[in-house]
Amino acid sequence: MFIREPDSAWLGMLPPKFSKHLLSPAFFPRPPPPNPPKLSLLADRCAFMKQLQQVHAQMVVSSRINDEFAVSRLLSSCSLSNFGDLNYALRIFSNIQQPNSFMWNTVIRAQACGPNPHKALFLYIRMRRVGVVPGRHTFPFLIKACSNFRSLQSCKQVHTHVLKFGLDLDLHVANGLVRGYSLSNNLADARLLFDEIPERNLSIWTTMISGYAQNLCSNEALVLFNQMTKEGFEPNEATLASVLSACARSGCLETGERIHQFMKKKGIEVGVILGTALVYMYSKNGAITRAQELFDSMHERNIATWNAMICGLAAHGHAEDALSLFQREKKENVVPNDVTFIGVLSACCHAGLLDVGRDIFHSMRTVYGIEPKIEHYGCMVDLLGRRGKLLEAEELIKGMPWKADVVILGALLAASKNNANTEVAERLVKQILALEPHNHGVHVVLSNMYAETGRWEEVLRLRKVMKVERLKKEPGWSLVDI
DNA sequence: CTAGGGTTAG
Repeated sequence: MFIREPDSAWLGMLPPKFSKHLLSPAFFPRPPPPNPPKLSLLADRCAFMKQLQQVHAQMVVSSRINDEFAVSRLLSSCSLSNFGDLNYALRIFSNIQQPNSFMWNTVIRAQACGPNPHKALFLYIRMRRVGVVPGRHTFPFLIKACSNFRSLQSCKQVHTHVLKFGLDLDLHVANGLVRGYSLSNNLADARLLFDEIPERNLSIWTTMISGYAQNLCSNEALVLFNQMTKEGFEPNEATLASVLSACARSGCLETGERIHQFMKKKGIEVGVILGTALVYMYSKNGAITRAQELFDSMHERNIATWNAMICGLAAHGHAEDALSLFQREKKENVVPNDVTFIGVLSACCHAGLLDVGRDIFHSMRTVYGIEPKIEHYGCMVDLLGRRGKLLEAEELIKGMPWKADVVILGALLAASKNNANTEVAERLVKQILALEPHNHGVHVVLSNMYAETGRWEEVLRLRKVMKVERLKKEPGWSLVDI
């Protein structure tokens, strides 16, 4: 029988390590059988939970379930892949006699990114009870868990453990801590930590910059970005997205444009996230045409992209455009979220579109199943107040599921001043003073309203109240002074 | 065999 020599085309189809053997005469007559896939690596190749369950079953049958490596792979596939099942992974985990630190880290990571991040902390406590020592792969996820439920206290507690195990200079751990502190509204501590890191990398710079940007400290974000480039770091996509957001909110169109140029020069691809950041930056800065062009040229858009465009249009008084974009969004089957409605309602507010706004506000709950937040109520109160519907606005506030805050009451107070309605204003002032007894501003507003209608005796009464309030703040005040 | 940073309101 004639056996054809392997030609280059045939060799090219095989992995390189086989081609070497095939050329040697000992292997020549028969190509080697393909390696049977290793059970332990099979878990990585699964694309469905069902397949993972089969692998699990095979492992039980062949008693590979005692193989630490194989179980680790199975565990991490079950808990971390996007088709995975956290509860299944936790069941596997609870059946492992003595999980090693890798396994603990894996389930902690899965819980931290899941719907109940606080459970990651419970896992950590159990891990410590059985005496497993946490490592530099444990803390980043533990801190992520804390920042996912915005708990400053647990951040601090985990921080003490980081110090105890001497991991505070590990860059991943330090990065996590900076992020954790800035997400739990503690920028000062985040910055303190950031400054103490002797050798910072790009990720840590980015974390700190985005911390400022997300907490609406745009100027600090831009200052830090300048400092970063001075120290010779080149920004990547994550950095640029945060910086663009800071440019958008602080009105730095020039810096934003420079960054756009930089992206073009470096050939950085404008994906959804950077595209959205750019649309927001241009639209917030009034360059509506450029924003619109960019928006239309994007290949992929998500809800944030639509929101950025709608809110930008609304902020610049293009109410009709914002509303028609909202209609287009519906036609393209993009599901709006709570931010979308803030944009749409504020557009109605700017244009004074009372009926449209009312309809949209009611449709939030009835059509989209989105429970209005206090910000949405705020838009509606603004809109009603602007059109002189003070009593309806008052009713709306009374019907809120939460107690009214000073912001929303203040907005209606301003509206009642514009409508010269002292009756409503008096009621509102009473409510605001119940919340903030030392709020002088409302006395001033009310007294000005009385003055406009010539009710001088009321003005004098309020001035007396204000004087008492002022004196109360001084040490050793007495009624004799009045 | 594991890890970090990103977009939308105010």
